[in-house]
Amino acid sequence: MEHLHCKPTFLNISAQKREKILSVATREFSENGFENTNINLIAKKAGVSVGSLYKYFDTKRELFLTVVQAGIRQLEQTLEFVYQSDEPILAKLESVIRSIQRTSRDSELIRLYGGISAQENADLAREIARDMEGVSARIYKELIRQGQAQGEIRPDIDAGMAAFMLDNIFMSLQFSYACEYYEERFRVYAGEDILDRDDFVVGQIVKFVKSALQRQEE
Amino acid sequence: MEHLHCKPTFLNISAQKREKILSVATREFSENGFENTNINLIAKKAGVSVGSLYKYFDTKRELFLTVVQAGIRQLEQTLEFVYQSDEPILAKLESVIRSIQRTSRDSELIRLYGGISAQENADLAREIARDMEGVSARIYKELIRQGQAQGEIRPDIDAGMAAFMLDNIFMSLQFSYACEYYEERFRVYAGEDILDRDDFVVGQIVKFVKSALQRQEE
Amino acid sequence: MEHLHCKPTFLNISAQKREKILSVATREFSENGFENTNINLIAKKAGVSVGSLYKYFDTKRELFLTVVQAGIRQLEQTLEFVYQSDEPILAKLESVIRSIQRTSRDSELIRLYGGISAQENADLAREIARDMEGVSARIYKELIRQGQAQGEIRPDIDAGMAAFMLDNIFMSLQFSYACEYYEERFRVYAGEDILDRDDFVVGQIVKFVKSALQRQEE
Amino acid sequence: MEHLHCKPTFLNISAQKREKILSVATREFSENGFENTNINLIAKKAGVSVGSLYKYFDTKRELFLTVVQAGIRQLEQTLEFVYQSDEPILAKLESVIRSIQRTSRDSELIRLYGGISAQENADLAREIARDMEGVSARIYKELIRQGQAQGEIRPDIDAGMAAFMLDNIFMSLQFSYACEYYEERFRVYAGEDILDRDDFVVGQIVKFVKSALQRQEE
DNA sequence: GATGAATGAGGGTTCATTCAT
DNA sequence: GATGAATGAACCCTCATTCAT
Repeated sequence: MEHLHCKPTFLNISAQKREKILSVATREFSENGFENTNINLIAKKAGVSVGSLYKYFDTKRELFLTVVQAGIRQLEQTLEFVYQSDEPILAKLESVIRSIQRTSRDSELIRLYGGISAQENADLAREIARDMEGVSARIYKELIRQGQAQGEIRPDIDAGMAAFMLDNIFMSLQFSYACEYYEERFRVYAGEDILDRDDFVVGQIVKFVKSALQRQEE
Repeated sequence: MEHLHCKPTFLNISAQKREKILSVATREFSENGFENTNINLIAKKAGVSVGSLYKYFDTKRELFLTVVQAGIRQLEQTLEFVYQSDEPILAKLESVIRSIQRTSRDSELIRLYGGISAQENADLAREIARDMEGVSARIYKELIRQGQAQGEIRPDIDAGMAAFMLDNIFMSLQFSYACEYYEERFRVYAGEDILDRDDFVVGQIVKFVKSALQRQEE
Repeated sequence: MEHLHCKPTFLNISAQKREKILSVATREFSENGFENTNINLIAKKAGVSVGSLYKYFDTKRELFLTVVQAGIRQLEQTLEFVYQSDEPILAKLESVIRSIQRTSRDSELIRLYGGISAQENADLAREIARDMEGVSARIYKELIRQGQAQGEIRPDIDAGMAAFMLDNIFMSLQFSYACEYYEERFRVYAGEDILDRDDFVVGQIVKFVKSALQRQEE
Repeated sequence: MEHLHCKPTFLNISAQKREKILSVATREFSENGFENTNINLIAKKAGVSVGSLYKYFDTKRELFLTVVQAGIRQLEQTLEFVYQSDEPILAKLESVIRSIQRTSRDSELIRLYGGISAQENADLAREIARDMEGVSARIYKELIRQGQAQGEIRPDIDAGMAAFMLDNIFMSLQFSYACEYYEERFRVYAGEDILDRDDFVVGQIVKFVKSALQRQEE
């Protein structure tokens, strides 16, 4: 289902070396963006030769895509964990928000995604979108549908659109804890100290989202 | 309040030449991203010499910032127009959404912003955030407060956080109509034809946002 | 007399593998030239490891030289065959020309030689010259001398120089049927369809060479 | 008629700098061949920046083509000079041979051509062929036709094919004085000291060519 | 002897910026 | 002020060769 961006050789090397390469590459890409990341530097920092790197990945782009995909799988696990819990649907949303607060700060992964949308990587971007969103889209939609089935969530809203709105909110929140631009924006909206008021943020967002999704009592 | 990123000389040249430079630069930056945009090419396409460009802007970065700021003022006007109308608060939100659908498609401006968050421009990003968000933050907060004062909007939600949530949704929506990555993501969530179902989208989002903000009747 | 360019190990492997390596290498070198030919690719296509290739040949250069020498032996056989026939001397020349037309088209071997003279391989080139030309030089000189002894060829011309002139003509002709550059040149001189007029070409060259070599009747 | 391979900017710089670049490039290309020639080194040796070089020529290939074309014009002039003289046709051929002996030794130009036929430059080669051979083809054919008209040259030979044979001989001779491979080959055929016996060589070739072309007396 | 993963120097090309005119 | 030619550091990628297994 999801296309592999590395060459088979990459899968044959020791897990340790593989991790090292991915972690160095993740850091470099997330810190400098795609264009400003130096492949030769990644090689040096990862303790492998450029030649080897090019044995593992055809191009800089393929390495980048691999790094992104590896990140997707991590996010997937977090989401999956919340999804599997037996809290009521709306409580799960709170768990997701708290998980975002916990994991997004300084998250290289999230910063990585922040840079993907850049038009300079148009084709690359499109290629990632499906892989990347496929995961959360599936889980969020599932959650919404379950909620609707159980009467927790209003039936008069489209599951896809509701999931889209949820992800919009969560994605923005992730960026707001990970990328400087969005941190600043968060402060402009919610106050200079907002990044230190996690419980307040959770409370407010939960209130907002719950009202948005809850079956309207009348 | 907002720091000027061009040199004074830029303000002395003919309005026509100034517009030409900004429009060419906007197109180039939005199409290629910051890194992949060639200053010399902008000069050529705008019909000025590189030397002149560097008389107007200290660096590529400053030109970029100027382009972004010019864009902000445009957005500001759209928002301001909606804000000034005498519709009820919640109807204004619908106007904003429709305005997003009308103006964001193929919007060079929005694409430009999509690329800003890239970490490669970390410092640059932060610098833009205040200018950029200052505008909408002010207007959205104002709207929320008015709505709360008039009883249309629930009083138990923080105006800043509510404005933040609104902007999260609107910003994501803008990207979803302007940048390939987000277009794709939109399709993944809401169906392959979602970009052609504007009324449906408006209806769903309005429903979502209204419930989220509306005073809960009981 | 002729120095061996491979290591002894190359002679110990199976004839089949040896042939495979030589045929792949011949194709690659003739298609891409010396510099643009990739040793690792030859190894892969020939079904041996690079390591082995370097067990058989010290350097890329030695492999190339071996390929060239193997080719020389093939050419030698063709020439030898004509030489051994019992046609009159001048008829043998026609046989050589026809043989060139038959064998040079798309000949990897000839293309290979076309690339040798390149100065980038100065030392390499010199090294090949003796081996390569030793063969035809010997046969052509022999032919001339026999012709002179039998009165068919004028005695007032130096056998070495005459052989040299013959080879100049034949070599140029070979390239004209094998290498794009010389094909084009042939067309420029003799018309766009010259490569399809083999009998015409033979007739003209025979006429030219015969007059040049024949004892002048008076 | 002949396509220009440099950018217009190259024609705007000082003749001195232009000459310097061409002479350095000619030397480098003829000594190392196309592949092994380093553009950055040419820039340094010519006293210009790489950036400038790339302002004058789009690619390494274009620089190479320009160098080759500049050489063609030089050869053209030599040939044209002989052609314009009022010697009898067959005497002109002797002049050409002597001119080859005089100019080809260590000729970077001829070495350059020696490397062109290499298959590695297939497309490049074809592109040069027309320009390059157009010149001599035209002059040689003209000479032959004049000779035929004046009764000096046999009428029963095709002018194009005769010109082709002449060029084959002259081209081979040029290489034999300029490229190591062909020098060696020359020695193999005509003796170790052949490169020092210019008059002998002239005499033999003239004899050969005259007989080949002369109207047969009977 | 055979393997093939690993090496790393090297080079064509780009482009932000400068500065002499 | 305007020009645009000149600069040169920087980077992705290739591939001949080595060597541990």
